Amino acid sequence: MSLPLFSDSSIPVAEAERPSARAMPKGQQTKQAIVQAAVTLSTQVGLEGLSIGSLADLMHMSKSGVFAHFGSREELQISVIREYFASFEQEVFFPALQAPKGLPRLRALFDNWMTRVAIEIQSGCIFISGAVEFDDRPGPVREALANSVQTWLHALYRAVVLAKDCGHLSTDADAQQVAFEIHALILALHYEARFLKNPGSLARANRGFDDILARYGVPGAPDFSV
Amino acid sequence: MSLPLFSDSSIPVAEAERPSARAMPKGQQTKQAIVQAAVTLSTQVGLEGLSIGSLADLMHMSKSGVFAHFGSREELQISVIREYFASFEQEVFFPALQAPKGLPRLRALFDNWMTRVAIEIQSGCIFISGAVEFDDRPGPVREALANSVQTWLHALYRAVVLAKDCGHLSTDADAQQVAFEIHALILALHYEARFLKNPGSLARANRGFDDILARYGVPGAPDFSV
DNA sequence: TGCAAAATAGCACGACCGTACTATTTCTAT
DNA sequence: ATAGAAATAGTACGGTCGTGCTATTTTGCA
Repeated sequence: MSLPLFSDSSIPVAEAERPSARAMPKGQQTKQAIVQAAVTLSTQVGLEGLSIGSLADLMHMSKSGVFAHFGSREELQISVIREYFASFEQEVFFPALQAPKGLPRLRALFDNWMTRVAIEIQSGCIFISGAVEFDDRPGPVREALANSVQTWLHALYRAVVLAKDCGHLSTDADAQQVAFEIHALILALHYEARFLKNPGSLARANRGFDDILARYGVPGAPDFSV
Repeated sequence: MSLPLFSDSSIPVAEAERPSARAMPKGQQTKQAIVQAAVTLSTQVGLEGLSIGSLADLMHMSKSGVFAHFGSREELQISVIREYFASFEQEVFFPALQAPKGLPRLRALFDNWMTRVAIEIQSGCIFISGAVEFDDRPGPVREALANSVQTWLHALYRAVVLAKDCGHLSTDADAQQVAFEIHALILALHYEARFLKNPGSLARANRGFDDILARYGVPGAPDFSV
């Protein structure tokens, strides 16, 4: 299993605690469960809305019992970001690597992303809410969040470049521009579907993506029309 | 001065207190000043981050003195939204009505919007932060916010339709789709410039808009290239 | 099986929040 | 100028927050 785009990233991929296997000391085990619950909570109320008290209630634990695992609220928030990023990798990025390089992989990345965001229309997205909460608040939480997003957006950018290298996208397509516009579609989908509850947003995001490909695509390329 | 797109809107345009003229009882006068300060504060910390205490400090008033003007925090937040919407109208919408119908006006709307967002990259935008804060929180604040945004987006949509009617945009251009993609560019600009601090975002949003026009534009139309 | 260590709970603290309620000051119209 | 009204201040209450400190329970290893 190769992970060429992310492997050199500076984002610690949830260290050794990822395996949900046994042989894990009790403490780490419940800590993992707490983080899971914290992620669920954060998608709904944001990283700023996440409080140790409400998390403790959700876990049927005492406040100090939860607190002891992290030592500070900031550390809890960072743990949430790491876990969220890891799940994003698992759900969106890694599966897309199965698709052949170039346009098919780029399309897979976008499709997986769309699928996830379509779910997050109900639950919320930490990368979006966190951006608003921490755009003006320097510190380690902001750092972790921005690094995660940048890593993902860079992977998207790399996929566009790869599609150009494969001759699936026109050589005069600006990869940064393409990645920007794809990101824009996702953000508008999230905004108009989740906040405004406008119907048809999902279709518009999909159509926008197809238009981008139509604009920069090379007619003979694989998986061009769909 | 005609205001055809907004005039039938259900958004109360800050009633009669808009005129900063005199002959205003002292109370209304300081209330207006409080709201102004509250808007400034809210763009930085969000509508949720806005607290009566900090606002009172900023105004050199007592907490209860500020509070008395609104009766509740929710009412304060709604006042902020109304004021913010009014300033948006003044700055973005009304001036664009000077431009001739069709493509020139659509371009003016976008340019004014971009100019404002470019400033808000430093200060923040309530329509964006508020969407995240209230996407899951029903109530009058969410209502006021969503109505404001919908009103503006509908005006944008109408401008696109008008451009089609004038023959400046292709008849098979989907106006909803065009408005969606323009909105998307603005959201991505705000995200990537304000949160990620990526340079070049402003140029990419502008280029995205030009590409949209190039895609749907009719060659002979006025103000086509720029 | 027992004992050190880890995990969890209990409790208290200071800070800030929104908002009643009451007192005081300031405005405004006669 | 003064009475009545409007605006502002003062104070207090109950609530939630993060977090430090100390007990108690639970775990895992010799």
